[in-house]
Amino acid sequence: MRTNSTAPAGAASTFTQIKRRDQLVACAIDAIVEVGFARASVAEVARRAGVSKGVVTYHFAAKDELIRAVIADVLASMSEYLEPRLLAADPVQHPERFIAPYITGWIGCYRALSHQLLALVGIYNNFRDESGLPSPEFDARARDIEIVTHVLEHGQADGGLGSFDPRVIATVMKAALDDLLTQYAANPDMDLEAYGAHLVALFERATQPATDIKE
Amino acid sequence: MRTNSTAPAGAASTFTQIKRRDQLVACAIDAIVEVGFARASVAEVARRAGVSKGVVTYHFAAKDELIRAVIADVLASMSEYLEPRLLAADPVQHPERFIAPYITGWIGCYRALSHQLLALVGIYNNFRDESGLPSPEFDARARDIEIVTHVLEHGQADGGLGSFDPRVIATVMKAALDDLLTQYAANPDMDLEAYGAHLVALFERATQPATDIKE
Amino acid sequence: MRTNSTAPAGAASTFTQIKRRDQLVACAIDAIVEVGFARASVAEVARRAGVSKGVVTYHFAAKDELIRAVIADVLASMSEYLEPRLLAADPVQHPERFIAPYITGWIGCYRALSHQLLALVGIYNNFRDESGLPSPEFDARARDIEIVTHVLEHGQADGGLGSFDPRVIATVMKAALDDLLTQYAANPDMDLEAYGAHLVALFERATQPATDIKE
Amino acid sequence: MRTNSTAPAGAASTFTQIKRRDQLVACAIDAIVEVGFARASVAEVARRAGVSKGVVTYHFAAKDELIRAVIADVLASMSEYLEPRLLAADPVQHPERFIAPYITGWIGCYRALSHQLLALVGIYNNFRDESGLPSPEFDARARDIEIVTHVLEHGQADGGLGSFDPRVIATVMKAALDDLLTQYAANPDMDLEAYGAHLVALFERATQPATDIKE
DNA sequence: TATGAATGAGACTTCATTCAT
DNA sequence: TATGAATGAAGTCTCATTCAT
Repeated sequence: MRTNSTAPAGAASTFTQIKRRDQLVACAIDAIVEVGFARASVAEVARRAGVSKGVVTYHFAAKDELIRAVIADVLASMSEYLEPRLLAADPVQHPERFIAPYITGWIGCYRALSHQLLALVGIYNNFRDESGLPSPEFDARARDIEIVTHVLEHGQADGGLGSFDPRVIATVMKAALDDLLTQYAANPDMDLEAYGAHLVALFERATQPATDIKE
Repeated sequence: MRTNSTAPAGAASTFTQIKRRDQLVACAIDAIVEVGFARASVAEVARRAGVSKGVVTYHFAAKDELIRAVIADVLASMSEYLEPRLLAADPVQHPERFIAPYITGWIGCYRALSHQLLALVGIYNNFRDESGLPSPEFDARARDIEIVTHVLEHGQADGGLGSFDPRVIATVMKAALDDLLTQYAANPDMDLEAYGAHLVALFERATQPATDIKE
Repeated sequence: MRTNSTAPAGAASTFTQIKRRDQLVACAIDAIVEVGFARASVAEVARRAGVSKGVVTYHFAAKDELIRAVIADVLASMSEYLEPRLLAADPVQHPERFIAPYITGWIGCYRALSHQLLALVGIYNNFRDESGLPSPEFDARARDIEIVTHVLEHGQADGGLGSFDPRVIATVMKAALDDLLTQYAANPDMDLEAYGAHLVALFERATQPATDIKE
Repeated sequence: MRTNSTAPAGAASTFTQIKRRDQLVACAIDAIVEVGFARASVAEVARRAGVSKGVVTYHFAAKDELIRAVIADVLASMSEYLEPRLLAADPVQHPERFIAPYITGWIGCYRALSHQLLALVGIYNNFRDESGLPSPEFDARARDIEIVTHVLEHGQADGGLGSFDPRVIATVMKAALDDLLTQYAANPDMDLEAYGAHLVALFERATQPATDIKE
């Protein structure tokens, strides 16, 4: 769980305040996962936290803010988990070997953070501001695709990867991983790693250089 | 859910009734797409239809029924569009050539029915009956994956396709197509066909027989 | 089932009209007994009659009128059943022997008309006009008590009955019979006649002349 | 029926809460008595309390709970009034002298609690849970009859009372008292005590030992 | 900081009623 | 006569929000 900065009026983020905020965010995550976004009311969150509804209002001017705090929190947890692992794969030096660690990294992330990620999915599917569009916090997903696209482009430039549209591959990998999270949620006993291996095989085959038929 | 007495039963009877039902279903689709499932209230649907709330109740005993009518309506439109096209691809005789028409078929479907399909996605993500599970109407998606899996298996048995996990491929194709619908909704100007061609290339590469026959 | 006079606009009570009215009244009775007064809506009555709601409105300007027709109908059935039996007991000549036939008569009435009477009870408990008081149709109950009071008074004047307050006895007999109907409704297997015999014994003991201790 | 989280649970806690609950119960009683159960809506109760509808929901998770609170409240008042009076009559030692204090006790109860009791009657006649049966809270009435039946049986065993069906007597006494409450409600000026004296006479005559000892 | 209390908007539903055909 | 269609009021409930303490 990461702590978010936006403090209530006064901006004096005392330790207690941060703790309470984190607790409320955690309870909101639980509520969304367990009863669904629609029924994850402020009252439900407060009940799980063992405090009164007023406390939620006190720490988050409106419910929207609480939800946004959940998003930020989960995204931060995700980054914290993934970034070191993806950097360890050294995408700059070895972009052609990036697919496996990328998929494996995400799968590890799913295992480590499935609860939080499920809440994120719930929010993504339900939380709209007045415009009707998903919250801008979710641009992170697009940025992720963008980065992978660049890595794949480098891989192609280096000659380690074949000819394909990098953005499409990046997008489909992301879609496949998103879908995997949903599968995992529906069936927590599934063999994530085996499925991941198949995904790696799929995308490596799809991106390898044209088969050099040596004669 | 109660069934109202004088109200039309499951099967609509008069011409006017059918027309009104269809209108309400269409308005419900619009509402879901434009303001999101959560805000697509009965009142909102009625407002869009230019009638009173009671009219909705009159034609659909409960909101659930309206939503289920939307689902049925959209699924029917989908089948109507897709089935002949997929059968024309002759998956039984030529399972190894199925991927392209499958993806192309769906993309055509998106172009023809994007609005309705977006509503379906909205419902899929939000509509739960008491058990908390998605409505059984949505088993169609799972069945679709199942069928494609079988076709791919036949393709492998015939030797026309390579070695891979058919279910994973089928699942990822579906996920990629689902994702494409969302992309298309966000950006109606995108070049669906070009994207589709990339997808076909991706999945054909991923499923073709190993060709590195070294001699 | 008795037919009521108040015809719809025009006062031309054709045969068909009367038949339809009676049918609707019968269906209203069924509805009240089977689903309770609160849920015996116009729609429910129409459904049971196999006609549209409009028909009810056509024959009865408002729902109130339908209910009042039910009351009148049941009261008429009651009179039709009871009057000859009570007159046969010859209360004028033998007021001192009236209690047994009175109670027995009502119990027979319960057996013969339990369904209709239960509807009447349902209406009595629920149907208020704007003043909040029960409908004036129910004065019949008070009149019944009045009549029995007079018979008992005559019995006392004749010397056949002892000293007691006739109105109290008449009232309590009525209350006991009302209560019996409720018991009977809750438990249709009960032995009405045996219970009736106990009631007769009770009220005869309570009204017999002071024990003439003969010496 | 859902239990609300932050709302007071079954047992009220703060002083203010208890006061408000009591006020709402009192207003519900007034409403039921004055406009009938069917029209005693949550809105009506709130209006009488001078608060918003939401307040009722805040204190009672659902309307059912409010009604049940009324029942519990009135039954408690009844017991509080009656129990000491009936025990003072010493039914164990003198079952043969029980009828007078029983009837007198209830009549006193009517005078003291007529308003609340009328609400109870309204609820009894109208309030059904899903099964369609009266709420189990009303078993109290049956238990009351049962107890009186036993006392009368003891009275017979002791020889102080005559030969009759104790359950029928107990039931009719109860019915007569129920009916009296309704009379009293319709006519608050009636002489309850005089009526009670007649009832006592009635039931004592009906239960006294046969006295025609001919010598 | 936290709580209890209250508010009011809005959701779904039921239903009596009206009306053109 | 009868029907289908529509209306709108009223009811119950949920919930985010506000506010005094």
